[in-house]
Amino acid sequence: MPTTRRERMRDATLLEIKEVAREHLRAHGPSGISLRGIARDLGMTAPALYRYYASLDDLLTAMIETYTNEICDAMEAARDAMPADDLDGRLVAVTRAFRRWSLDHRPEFAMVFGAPVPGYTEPEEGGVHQAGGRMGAIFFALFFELWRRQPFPVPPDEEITPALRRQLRLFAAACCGEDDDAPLGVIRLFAASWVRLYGLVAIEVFGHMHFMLEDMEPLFEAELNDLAKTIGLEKGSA
Amino acid sequence: MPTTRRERMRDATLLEIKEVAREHLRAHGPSGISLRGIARDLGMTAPALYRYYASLDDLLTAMIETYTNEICDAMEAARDAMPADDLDGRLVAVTRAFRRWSLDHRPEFAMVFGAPVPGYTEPEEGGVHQAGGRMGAIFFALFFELWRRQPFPVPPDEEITPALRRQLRLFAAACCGEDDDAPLGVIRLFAASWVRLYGLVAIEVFGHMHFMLEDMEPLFEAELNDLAKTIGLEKGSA
DNA sequence: TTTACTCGTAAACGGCGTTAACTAAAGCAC
DNA sequence: GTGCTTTAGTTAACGCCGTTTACGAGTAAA
Repeated sequence: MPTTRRERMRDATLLEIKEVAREHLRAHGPSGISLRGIARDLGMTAPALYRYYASLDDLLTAMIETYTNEICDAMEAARDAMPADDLDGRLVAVTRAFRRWSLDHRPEFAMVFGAPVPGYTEPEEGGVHQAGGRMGAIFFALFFELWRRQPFPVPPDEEITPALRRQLRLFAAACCGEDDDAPLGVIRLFAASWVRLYGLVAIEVFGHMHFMLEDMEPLFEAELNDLAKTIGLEKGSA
Repeated sequence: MPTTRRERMRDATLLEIKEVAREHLRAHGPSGISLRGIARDLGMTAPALYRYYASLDDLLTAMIETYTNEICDAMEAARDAMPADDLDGRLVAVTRAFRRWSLDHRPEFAMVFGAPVPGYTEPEEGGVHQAGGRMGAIFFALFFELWRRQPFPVPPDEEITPALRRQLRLFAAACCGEDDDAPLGVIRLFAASWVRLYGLVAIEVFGHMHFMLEDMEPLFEAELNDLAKTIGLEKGSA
């Protein structure tokens, strides 16, 4: 047990800072997060926070990691609420959970999936990157297993551009390991599906579709249904 | 002619401010834009800028409007570079122009299409909203005319959820005027296409696809090809 | 020439991230 | 328990920031 008294205190403060920061995020947006403001709420002075986070950027990074893992938790919970053999239902549930969490946590979504605002810190190697991988894996695992059990039609390798083929193969090797019996078309379709899902949710959260639709839910469900059809599920809406 | 000497000077300064702001944007990101910094570069003091923009937010808003119109210009230029009767080629060109501009102007894209960072100023009624409408119109006009000339298969009205149907009808009325002979399926397909395109470009500009693809261009072209096929074009890549 | 207005200044307020020097307390070895 | 080390906090300061106020100088118009 590495839980000395001091370490427990420290971890508690570490967490408390992140929680207060989240309140500020929800109240005043990402740019409303300030060390001085957080310190004030905590009854401390700003420099004290540097004992816990090396900089404001560091805190923001930690927040992004937390939120990414939170989305994953929400998606896994939705997934596990469905029977293990109902892969169709699980995939739909995970997809809906992704949208629901994003709409219920717009500022957090903006931090995780929006433009990397600062002097873009750490593209690789961070916990953020790791958490991002976790989320992709949740989707991909379901997608891939679904194809394994009841293969749906995917574009044949010859129809995929060589340049794209090369990249898909790279991802396949890194993700599926050595058993590369899966055709690249599955991964090609997965990539397209993820992009489509991201676009749907991001455009809704950011409000960039207001010029034509007031409520995006019907379009989301329709698109989800469409996506479900292309991967062999007959019903995606019920 | 409203161009008195003073007004010409004023407009020049107005523009110069926006240009220096853009330099800062490209050099240090959206959060690197500061009135004091701009004033310094201009050989002025910060409060002087308030003669031209009511606040920093106002300047940012003006920048967003400018950039949106710039995208439109780029798209129209790409469109008009193709023969007027080659609607297929025009649509593909416009789509590619949208991506190209976005990649060549990442910080600008982030401002226009990213999360609305500040205390979200003016959702409606601004020049920003107007420019957004202009961009949507460029796409839609091409999309719609293409369908008119050589109708491609669209989902029948009965297959569209009533809730979605209602909204599409609203947009059709506002956009196509009274000649509502176009089936809602066309608009339904347009909405889906726009979301898909947005997702592709946003995910590339923001770098959120690095976990699986290093270069998004092949996927973009493949998806563009796919989109082209669904609206009746056989070749979208050449 | 006088009047009104525009463009710019300097000074100031409060807020920010961050650093440096310092203090008080907690943990720990003997 | 005494003495050393580490830790969590402080205050003071630096240099940024947006914004407001009051004021001066130059221009346009009466």
